[in-house]
Amino acid sequence: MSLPDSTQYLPHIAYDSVIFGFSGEKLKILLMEYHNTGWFALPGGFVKVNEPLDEAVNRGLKERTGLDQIYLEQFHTFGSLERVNPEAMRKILEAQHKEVPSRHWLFERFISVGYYALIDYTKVEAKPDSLSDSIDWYDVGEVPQLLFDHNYIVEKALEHLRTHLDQKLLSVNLLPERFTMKELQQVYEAILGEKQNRANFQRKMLSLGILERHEKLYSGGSHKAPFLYSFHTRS
Amino acid sequence: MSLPDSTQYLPHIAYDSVIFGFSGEKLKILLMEYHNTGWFALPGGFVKVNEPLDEAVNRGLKERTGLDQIYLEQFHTFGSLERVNPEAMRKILEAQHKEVPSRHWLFERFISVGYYALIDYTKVEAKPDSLSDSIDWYDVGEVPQLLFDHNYIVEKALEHLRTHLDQKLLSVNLLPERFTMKELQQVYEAILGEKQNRANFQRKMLSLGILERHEKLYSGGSHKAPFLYSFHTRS
DNA sequence: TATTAATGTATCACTATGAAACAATAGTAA
DNA sequence: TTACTATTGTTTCATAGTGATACATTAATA
Repeated sequence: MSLPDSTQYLPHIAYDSVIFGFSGEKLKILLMEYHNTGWFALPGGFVKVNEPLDEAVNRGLKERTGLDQIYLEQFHTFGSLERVNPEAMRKILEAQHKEVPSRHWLFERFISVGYYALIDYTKVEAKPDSLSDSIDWYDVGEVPQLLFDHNYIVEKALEHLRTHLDQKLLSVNLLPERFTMKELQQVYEAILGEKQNRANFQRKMLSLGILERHEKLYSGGSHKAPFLYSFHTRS
Repeated sequence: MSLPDSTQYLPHIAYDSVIFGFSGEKLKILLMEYHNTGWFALPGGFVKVNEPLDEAVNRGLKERTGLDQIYLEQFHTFGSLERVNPEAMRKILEAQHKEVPSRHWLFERFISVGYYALIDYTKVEAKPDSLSDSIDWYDVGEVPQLLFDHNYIVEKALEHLRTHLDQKLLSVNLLPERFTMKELQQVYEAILGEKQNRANFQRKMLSLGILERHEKLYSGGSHKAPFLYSFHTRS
């Protein structure tokens, strides 16, 4: 296992991705834990010399989750000096590699482009990369202390997601193909962090004209069965 | 005049700024024209090794306009491969410098962070930098062909400005200290690109509670004189 | 067949908004 | 002084959207 090659990647440029998933109850994000350090961080990566930025992020997401063609949104670029922390990066590498050179491009300052994605929690097989020994889902309400400015990045991502939720009908990838109105509402509540009125939520969603109603779902409960819906596929 | 030093700046990282001004009638942006090439581009710059990104952009804005403490908003980071155009950069440098090395960090690929600013058109003394022989205002409706992906960047900036206009009461810096309701409306119309209903516009602005009403402005016209307003300064 | 619990829909009050009318007023001209 | 005009400030009205609540429907169970 060798260090990433400095001629293959653009120096000083990174991306970090905040990957949201929905457990059926709570909103989660994917976090990595580095080998032998107890340190957590957002999954991120670097941009190859001849690779578009968006493509680099997609590649990283696919490598880590196995998912392709996912709604990915760039939300902010982080370039403060608090980001610079060569000591931490050195320890991460030293915990993994026998020999770490005294100077390396990974120790230098990075400007990081933040992206977020929304994916179906149930379809993910998170794979740790070479630097981390675990990658797992964490409650957005219980995010541990993260490296660098990653806690701030998570905050910003959530903020962006909340304010743009309606416009972007984001839930597309957070739910399975077919879902009930209640499940859709739970997604909204998990993201916005507050209860929604059931009747009004239903009215609003139906009025948007983006839902297709299918057969009912008989779950066995002694009550009216809900309809299943899917998102209208624009032709 | 020497080329910028590669040890002083972060390679591969640039910013471009779309600086909006209001002429009293139309929305304008600042564009630079490079020496002896007839080429136009957005004013932009590079980030120093120990300088926060935001600070770099503020420094550039101040250098070019003399204005400080201006509303600056980051809106998108551009990282496609169409951005790469070493030939154009070479010609720009050659038109200015006697000797240009065959290899230079300015010829390599840049990822650029886009910012926009809103400033008082009348307070600006635009100063060309060493690479450009003019910097001037252009109508947003009549932007000439720009270098690299700068036309796309302008589009994105306008889009962002339009969709966030209400939330951010941006006009703060586009108008003089005191202004009439009509002038405020003209700013909105110039940005949104469409007429607003006078009565409804007034009602909405007043209901926001961000305006302070002052004395009337007697312009000499044979009609009712308008009030002057300023933006409420939160204490 | 009554009961229960969840779902689908309707109602009502209130607010926001577009369109239009009305009212006020600073100057000009008779 | 008195119309007249142009612009500004305000009101009115119809309509659409929204929060809160009630009502109606229905799948299973007792």
